[in-house]
Amino acid sequence: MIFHEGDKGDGFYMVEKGKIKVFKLSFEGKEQILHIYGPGHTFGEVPVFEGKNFPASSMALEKSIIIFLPRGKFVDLITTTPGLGMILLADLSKRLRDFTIQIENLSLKEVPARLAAYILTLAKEQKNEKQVTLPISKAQLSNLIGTTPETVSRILKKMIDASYIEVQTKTIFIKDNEGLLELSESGSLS
Amino acid sequence: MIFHEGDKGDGFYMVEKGKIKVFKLSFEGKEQILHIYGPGHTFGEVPVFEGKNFPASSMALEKSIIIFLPRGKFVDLITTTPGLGMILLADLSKRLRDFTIQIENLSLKEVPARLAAYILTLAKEQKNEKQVTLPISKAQLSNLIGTTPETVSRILKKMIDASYIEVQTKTIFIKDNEGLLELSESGSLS
DNA sequence: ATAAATCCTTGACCTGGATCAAGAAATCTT
DNA sequence: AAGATTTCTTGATCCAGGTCAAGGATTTAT
Repeated sequence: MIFHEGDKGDGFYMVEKGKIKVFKLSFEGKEQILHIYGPGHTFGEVPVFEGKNFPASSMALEKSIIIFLPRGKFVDLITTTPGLGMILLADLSKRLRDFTIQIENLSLKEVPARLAAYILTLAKEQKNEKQVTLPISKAQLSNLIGTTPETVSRILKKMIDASYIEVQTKTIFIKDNEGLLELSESGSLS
Repeated sequence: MIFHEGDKGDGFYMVEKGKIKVFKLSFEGKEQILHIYGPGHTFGEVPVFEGKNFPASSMALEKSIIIFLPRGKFVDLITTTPGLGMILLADLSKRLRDFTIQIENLSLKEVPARLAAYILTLAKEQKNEKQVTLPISKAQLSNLIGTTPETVSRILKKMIDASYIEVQTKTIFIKDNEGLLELSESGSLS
């Protein structure tokens, strides 16, 4: 565990090695993942700029090395290094855009569309439109796209039946890119 | 209509008078409202900082006056006015926090809890824990909390039956603050 | 004030996806 | 490599909330 929702944030973090998730838990214990970050990414800045506490919790998904950057000096740095401000504004803006997409997915798309979109995002990230490797467990994947492991299982099966993909443990072979794209935007699996 | 998702953003906006919404539409035409802004609020900054296009659309909810601030000079201003950067970073951070809450609501809470939370938010904004006035139509409200007008109607009725509230057109009388709070965090209406 | 238009409520019905339970696969341990 | 864990899949069941349709209330326009 790196920090808990509600903790006071007097600095922020950077992933040096490994993989971490930022997430929220419901009253009943259900989890929604907000971000997954790998090497080079910073996280936990919101309280630094806002002077309040963490709006979510963070935990390592595997053995990781995390660097902590204390608040004080950083604020000085921003006020004395004009260019830095724009970089940070662009970074936070990108996250706002990402959240916008996540809200769209959760509210306006059904689970098959979200799963298709996730697979296509991975393909883009991994620069391979024929085959992707799931970087996280299917249980974590279900928490990321806002559903359950059972539902992920069932929908992957339907995608296989419809010849969109083939699955081998953690590897997904994309057989119909076009079909997945359509599914991610509008479609449904019968 | 102020701008459409995908438009190039070469400046941002401020509400002078009236009320505007920022929203996404699904393929089927369902709407999810991301923000509602009133006088004094700025919106549409994301593309200015990120140099890309609008991730969502914006439309006035009533007769409004909107000020447009072009991009170019603003970027200069940030790089030459150190304090301004921190203010903007804090502002974007607050929005990230708000989105975090919205994702939590959509993914981890049921509709009665979201509606209860909305009523309590209004009470706080209007500084009156006895009575609130809905600033938007119930149809817009349903798009904001990610449901339909029918469901809003039904759940308001259940809240009335359970003596949490009373409703008179656009006015909601809060009769059981404590109960609403519990409902917004965990509860369900039988 | 009355008609027209819009918005809201209620009922009947249906479906996506959650939950519970049990077996199968993959992974970890020694 | 064999057992022990953990993770994933599949089936059966259930329900929150969406959709469609029709009537009622509010608001707007004349």
